[in-house]
Amino acid sequence: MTLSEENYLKAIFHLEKKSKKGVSTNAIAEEMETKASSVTDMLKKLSEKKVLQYKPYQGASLTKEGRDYAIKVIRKHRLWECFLVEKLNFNWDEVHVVAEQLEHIKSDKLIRELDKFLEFPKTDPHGDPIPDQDGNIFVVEKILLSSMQKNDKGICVGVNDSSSAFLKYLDKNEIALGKTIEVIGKEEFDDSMTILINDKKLTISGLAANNLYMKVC
Amino acid sequence: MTLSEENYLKAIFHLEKKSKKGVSTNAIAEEMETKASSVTDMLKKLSEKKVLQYKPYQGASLTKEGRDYAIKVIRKHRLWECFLVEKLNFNWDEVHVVAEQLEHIKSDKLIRELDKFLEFPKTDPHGDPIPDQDGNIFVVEKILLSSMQKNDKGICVGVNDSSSAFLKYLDKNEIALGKTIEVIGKEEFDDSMTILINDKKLTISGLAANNLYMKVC
DNA sequence: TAAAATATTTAGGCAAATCTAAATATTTAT
DNA sequence: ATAAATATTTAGATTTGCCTAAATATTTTA
Repeated sequence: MTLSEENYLKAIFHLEKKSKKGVSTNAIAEEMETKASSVTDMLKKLSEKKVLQYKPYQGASLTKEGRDYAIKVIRKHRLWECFLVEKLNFNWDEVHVVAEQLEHIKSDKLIRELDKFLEFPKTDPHGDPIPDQDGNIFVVEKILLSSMQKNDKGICVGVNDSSSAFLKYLDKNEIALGKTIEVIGKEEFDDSMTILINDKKLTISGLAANNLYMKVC
Repeated sequence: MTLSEENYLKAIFHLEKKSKKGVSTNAIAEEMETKASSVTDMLKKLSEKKVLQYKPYQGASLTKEGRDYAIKVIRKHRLWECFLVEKLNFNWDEVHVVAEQLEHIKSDKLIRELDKFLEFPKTDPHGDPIPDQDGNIFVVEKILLSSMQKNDKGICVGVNDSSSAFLKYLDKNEIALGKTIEVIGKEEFDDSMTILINDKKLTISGLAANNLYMKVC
């Protein structure tokens, strides 16, 4: 698989999770920041390679083979993200760009040993699960902070938006994975929430609350 | 720079060390395992990019810019080789293929932090020097084992041939970097040598002796 | 349900990096 | 120093992945 083909598989894998239906050409084009006609070309090629099913005008869906391949790329991406944060002092908002390159390195031994070296991490720095060697993805039950109610308590376990802007915002407000948050108030008007974190009161926007994953406790 | 361009720069850099003259099209083609006509095309492109000088029929030589770039790629290659051996349990005959991929990852912070993480190694697993951040390459004085005389003593500091076959041969005979070797005898007939290593006598071929670098002591 | 809007595909091109075959230049050897 | 051998370049194709513009299919809406 070429670098470009791997990126298509990854994009389609992520889109399939959202829609459950065949993934449309346009959706892929948007995700990959390319043109629909380019996507059509690639879908034909990938369907010849048996990694996805494609019927003109009906979108694409990964075969088992394609899904397994996509999961491997995602596993590599997330392991490298861990490596960068744990060992090389990267901040969680810096890892994505570099991991996008590293995820395409081909070596089974490399990724097996990297996993071992990192002591088999379960999630990446953004709280996303790392597929195991056999492609199993263990999804932790989590809900959006925005869906929690007054007096609910939980632990921050992930982000929905991994943009640098959002991650830096979290850093600035000392919100990090593993922290305990208690909902003190919810404003109907703009969905903003007042929470207790680090023994301090903090008010965050509805948008922020809608991008933070929590494990209820 | 594309992956292919980086590989050309690296190849030309290595060839320049050997010949000191402009590097010929054919020499590059052989090193890169490609055709001379492909090399010509690339030389034109690279000379437009100012990383090398090229006059038809007169070979190529790197500009300062091109040399600096090549050194950066080599620095990355050798640091990754260290990482693979030191941290991920790779054997020294397995690292090259993977490092060929890793050397093209683009991130200044990555390589700076990797260097720090490895505690600024001076040489890679084959004894080749790792260029520092500023592109300085500190060459250690070393000679071929084959050029040593009876009763000379030295420390093994590098290999000339990094092929898997040779490295495995060294492993099998417990010859490794850092080991002390004493020359006990030299056979005129076939240039084979008898050496003392690990408190044992060992006879090695002229070819093997011609691919082991030693520091005299 | 037919027109309008939207989505998708097809057709034709482009740039990068490679190749083969032919043309040309340089070097070697007689 | 000229012919033969070798090295290099040019010309013309090919593949991959992308593009634009035009054609066609599907969906929406009035």
